[in-house]
Amino acid sequence: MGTEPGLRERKKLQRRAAIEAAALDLFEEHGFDGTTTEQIAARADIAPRTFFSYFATKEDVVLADYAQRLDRIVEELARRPAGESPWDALRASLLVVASDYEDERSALMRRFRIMTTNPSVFARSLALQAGWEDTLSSVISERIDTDGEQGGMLARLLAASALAAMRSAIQHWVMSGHRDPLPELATTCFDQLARGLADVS
Amino acid sequence: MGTEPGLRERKKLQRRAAIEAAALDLFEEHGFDGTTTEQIAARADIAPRTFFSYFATKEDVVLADYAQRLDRIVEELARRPAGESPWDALRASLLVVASDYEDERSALMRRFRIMTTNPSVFARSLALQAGWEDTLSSVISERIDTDGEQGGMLARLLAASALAAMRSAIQHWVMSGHRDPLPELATTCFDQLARGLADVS
DNA sequence: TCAAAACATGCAGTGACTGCAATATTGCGT
DNA sequence: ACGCAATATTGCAGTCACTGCATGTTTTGA
Repeated sequence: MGTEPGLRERKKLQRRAAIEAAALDLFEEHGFDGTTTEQIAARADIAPRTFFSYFATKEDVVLADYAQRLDRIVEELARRPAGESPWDALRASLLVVASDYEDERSALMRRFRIMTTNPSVFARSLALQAGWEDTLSSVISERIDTDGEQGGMLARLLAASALAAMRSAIQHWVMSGHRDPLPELATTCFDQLARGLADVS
Repeated sequence: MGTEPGLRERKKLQRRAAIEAAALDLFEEHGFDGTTTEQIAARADIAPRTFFSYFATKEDVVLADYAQRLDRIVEELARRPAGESPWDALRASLLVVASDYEDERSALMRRFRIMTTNPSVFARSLALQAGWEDTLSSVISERIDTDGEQGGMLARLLAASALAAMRSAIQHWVMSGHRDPLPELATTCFDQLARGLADVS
């Protein structure tokens, strides 16, 4: 059962990493559109056909980290005390990711640059974030007692707003050349949402 | 200058509408993936190549209404009194669109069904909404005096939250089989955001 | 050591999308 | 009404992401 990961698993991870590295390098050299999956395969030393058993689309290579990122958030969310308010739990969990982002700044920015210059990658990134919204929304809906009528809508609103706060903070973080640390910016956004948007003038 | 739209313009609009109608019909009959641009062209009585001088991608046909929708919001936003708070202005403008949605329910749902069953259409829809966010954010940033340090971030947070509220409401509206009118649901979300998310339990 | 499962690979195909050159349509000045 | 200029449509040939299937290769567990 809980044996070590076998040779097969290890090779798979290696390959996946190799493809990712090859792809990101090529995207930076020749642009996303200027790179074919064949070129990626060539540099990663695999057959062209094999690329697609590791990544469903060329876009997904750029966003390979999203899945683990969500896992991290959900994990953190499970760790929050039961008495905590839904919003505080969400806020705390997302701030953990904000710290991760801050730490991995340069690696992140590589992906970010590709993402923002290419519409299809950008679109896919948003779709993945919508998936986060679904997941987070259903996880915190268990922390809301108003499960009756519009509990689902409230849960979704919380998740969507929290992610909106993150995106706003990240946007500003990047645009301002990382002048302020991301967790600080994110906190500002979270606080504003906690306090209410009515007082913004 | 301000002459009537000539024959050319009229034909262009007609054609565009014809393509849209043909495409939506086919998508419903055979699914989005099960329909080729050639089939759309055939039913709309145009050459296959011509499709792409009206729509950049097959996805865009489903989302053809997004541009005017944004125009409507911006227009409404310009009409709001100068003294009104940024959030109230945003709220009011988006509620207009909520009413439109409610009125066009059946036509909307056609597009919605295609959107939610097809990842690439869904992704593109989110990308277009991100465009809305940019626009709205820059429009209301003029209504915020804190233009200095993080005014841009606040403006974006407002726009992003307002759109998050709309999406949450729409989601619930659709999932619950339109039990409550959309403007009502949207108002609930807007109110919650105005009041702050801290008190949700 | 061997059989079965999982995987990499090659091949042939589909379909979205593009640039370009040719052709048709429309607008407008005369 | 005529004809020229602007603008649109069309056809053609090509690129490339992505897929199903058949075949060979590696890994695993008995």
